[in-house]
Amino acid sequence: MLQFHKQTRSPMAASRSRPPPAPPAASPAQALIAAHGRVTRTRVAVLDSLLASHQPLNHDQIAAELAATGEHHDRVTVYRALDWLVEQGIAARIAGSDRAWKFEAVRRGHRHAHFHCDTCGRVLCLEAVEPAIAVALPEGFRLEQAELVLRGACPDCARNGER
Amino acid sequence: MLQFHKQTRSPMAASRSRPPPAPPAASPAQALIAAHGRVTRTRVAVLDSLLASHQPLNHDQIAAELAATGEHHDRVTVYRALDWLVEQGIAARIAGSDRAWKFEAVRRGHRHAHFHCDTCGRVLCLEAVEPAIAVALPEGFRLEQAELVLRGACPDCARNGER
DNA sequence: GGACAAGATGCTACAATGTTGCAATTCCAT
DNA sequence: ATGGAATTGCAACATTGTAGCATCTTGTCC
Ligand SMILES: [Mn+2]
Ligand SMILES: [Mn+2]
Ligand SMILES: [Zn+2]
Ligand SMILES: [Zn+2]
Repeated sequence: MLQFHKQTRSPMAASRSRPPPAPPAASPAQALIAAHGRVTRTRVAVLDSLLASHQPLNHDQIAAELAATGEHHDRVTVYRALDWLVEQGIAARIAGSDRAWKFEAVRRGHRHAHFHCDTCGRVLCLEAVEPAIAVALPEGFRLEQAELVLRGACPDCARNGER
Repeated sequence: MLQFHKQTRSPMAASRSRPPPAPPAASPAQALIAAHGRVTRTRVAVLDSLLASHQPLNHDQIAAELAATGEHHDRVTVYRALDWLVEQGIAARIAGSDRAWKFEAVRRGHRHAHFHCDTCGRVLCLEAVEPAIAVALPEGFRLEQAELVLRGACPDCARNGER
């Protein structure tokens, strides 16, 4: 089995290896973050998780992803990283039907509807569903965002337990 | 001004008064509840609050209403009454942008969109807005409910603090 | 490269919103 | 009026998120 070296910052490590391997080949996450502010370990790890997922993740699920990498990430720091990503418009916050926020990477500013499965609790992105929402809002309101929330059973859950 | 007698159950009260005053003129709340199950003090009080309100209320707001009547209602019992009302289809649960549920009485089974004010946190019912949601859901999903969630500033908040 | 200051992190508490278990009480069909 | 099932009240616990603050990092400027 291959042996991996955890990338380490210990003073000895770099001294004998090959010449500086050029720009560290910034990951997409790193590039995105750098464009908006400081690049930190937890921000990168969190955004990596979001980018790798095809559905919105809650804090627990993200923590699980991070734990899988072996590195430790503080709970509070993860919350703060998520807040920051949302502030920067890099991620979006989605209200779940439990009372935990879910987060997803914003892809090319593309907004879409979400389907909340009452059975498994997952939130699925419906990139294809073009809602054609024709809202005629009364005078006085300032509309910031319109979101279509669908509830029911996802294909997986609908197939098992018919009904 | 007319004088109302609080309906009392004290042993002395009924003994000398007029003959049994017929059915106690059940309030709308009492009637609704009786049609679905047991009529209890807290269920009636909670539903009264919801029926009296023109916008969805969270637990805190409901508790405040109840407190105003002078009667004490246990926190947990109120939660359970709300759960029950929702189960029975008498009330609806609405996810707020904070993480507290809001509740409203279901009127004639009428579903409508809601506007969440980011500034004052209120949720306003938009009974008039007919969303014309044309959802083309992919195969396999079982759709239970489609809800249109609007966010921004309500007329009050938009007027003050323009922008 | 090294020093510096703003910004980010890691604790430990704390807050807000519900939920669970269980003994005591209430409701309502007989 | 009675009895048994449904409901309540209370105290403890769970989940999800925030605040304060001392310490450590990051990016920048020399
Ligand atoms: Mn999505
Ligand atoms: Mn409403
Ligand atoms: Zn599902
Ligand atoms: Zn407002």
